[in-house]
Amino acid sequence: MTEGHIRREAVSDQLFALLRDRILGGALPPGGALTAERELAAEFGVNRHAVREAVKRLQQARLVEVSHGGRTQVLDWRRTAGLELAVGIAAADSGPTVQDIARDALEMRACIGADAARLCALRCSARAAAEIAAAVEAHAQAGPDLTDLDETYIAWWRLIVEGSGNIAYLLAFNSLVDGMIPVADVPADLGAGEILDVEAHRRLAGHISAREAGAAELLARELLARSVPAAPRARKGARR
Amino acid sequence: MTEGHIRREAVSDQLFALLRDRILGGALPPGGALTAERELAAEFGVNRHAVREAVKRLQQARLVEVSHGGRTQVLDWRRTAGLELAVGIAAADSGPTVQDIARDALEMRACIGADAARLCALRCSARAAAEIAAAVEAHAQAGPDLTDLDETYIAWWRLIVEGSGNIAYLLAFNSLVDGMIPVADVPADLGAGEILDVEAHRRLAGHISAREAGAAELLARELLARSVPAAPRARKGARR
DNA sequence: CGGAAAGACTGGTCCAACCAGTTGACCACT
DNA sequence: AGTGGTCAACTGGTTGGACCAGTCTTTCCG
Repeated sequence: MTEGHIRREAVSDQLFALLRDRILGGALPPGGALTAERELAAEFGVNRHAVREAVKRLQQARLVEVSHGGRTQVLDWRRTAGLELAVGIAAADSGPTVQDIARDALEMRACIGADAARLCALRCSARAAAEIAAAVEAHAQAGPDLTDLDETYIAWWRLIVEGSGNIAYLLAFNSLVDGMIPVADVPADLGAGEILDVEAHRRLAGHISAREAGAAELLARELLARSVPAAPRARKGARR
Repeated sequence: MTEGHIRREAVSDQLFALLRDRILGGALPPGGALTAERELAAEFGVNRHAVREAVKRLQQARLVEVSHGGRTQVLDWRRTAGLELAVGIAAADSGPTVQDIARDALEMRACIGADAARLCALRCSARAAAEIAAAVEAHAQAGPDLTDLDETYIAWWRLIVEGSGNIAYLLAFNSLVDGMIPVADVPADLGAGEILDVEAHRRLAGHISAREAGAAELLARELLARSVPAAPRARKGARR
């Protein structure tokens, strides 16, 4: 019973992850050609249809460019890949580390969150402001379990981002949340300095209700910046 | 010759776009079940593999959740979809308009761009700073063609975002660039107020070279804010 | 030497079948 | 009536092979 796996991952999903990591890790250099579908199918002993599904997903992630009749070309992910690939980059064994990506994500979170709080104070409805204030109390009464705390905290921020009325912020928020959650120990990292400061959350909700956009932005920025590590970054590979 | 289309879009791509728009447009409500693959294949007169490729992409975009044996469930894109879907949301006939999305994207661009300029001044190498300064001149000498101007301008900003050392910013930048370019008339919208102000670009490059992070951030924010429309937003559907 | 034709690739689509999970109805037993 | 198990009818997952539709390379003829 050394390997009694219950979880079964689809063949095309495994293949997608494998090829994605090869591209992000640099094993498949940009500008080069991806192995032909029939050849990949033979190499991994799977059907060509599974290969096609994986390649189609690579195409959607803008990691490759396929052309009917021609060869499938590997793109430079630094120029084409979208925000949703952050997790994959950390998984690849070359380039930035998980800590690097987590730090970058926290920086982006602070930047977007502060502006979202500002816009929320400017544009959200009175009902939305009341919901935000109520969510602070719900968060304050969340159980001692870190997972619960994390969940209520994310739900609270989601209300603010939704209240900002900016769909780009909302989508980026989604990308950050379910891109980082599985990677970093978010509750532990954020910890007491940010998540447990209920009083600051109350003040932020108050600024939003009072339409004090400037104050909301400053407080949000300060609150979110608490968790951004200030240490200088050390790259693994120092590529480029 | 009423419909002499030359463009041939792959069946799975058409199907993906169609289903995506149905979900984003609300025709397929969240929580409901997506039509079974075999049924979709029969309905559209295509092979089931084409349907599968489309559904697989919907899954990757976090618009649906598929489960082996069970039904494929439609998710709430407001809670799960990532930044790369902004273009699709604008394409859907319900909800936000293209102008709404463009405004949101410009707001996000200003937010990210300002912080990227700040971080670039703090962290980029001397060589990168020199490249940025050189790129300003390349942009200044770009042809009268708006497309060229746009291209050099984007290339210049890409250098700054890369110089910030924040991969999340870089990926978000990618998403914004090739998500908005095909939708909005970016060169026309940005216009003289921002793109043609070479002197401001020179000053920003100077701040970065001089490591004046605060000044770089302020100038970048002001520069990028010029193109953000200030008009209040009017929603089409006023959903929620 | 130039260019057109032929062949060998490439990805795109289809058909038909079967494997592998989930669901729910049905029936025997308690 | 309630409980439990069985089974048939779904669902998605995978396979094989065939063919269409483009691209690229080679070859051969003018």
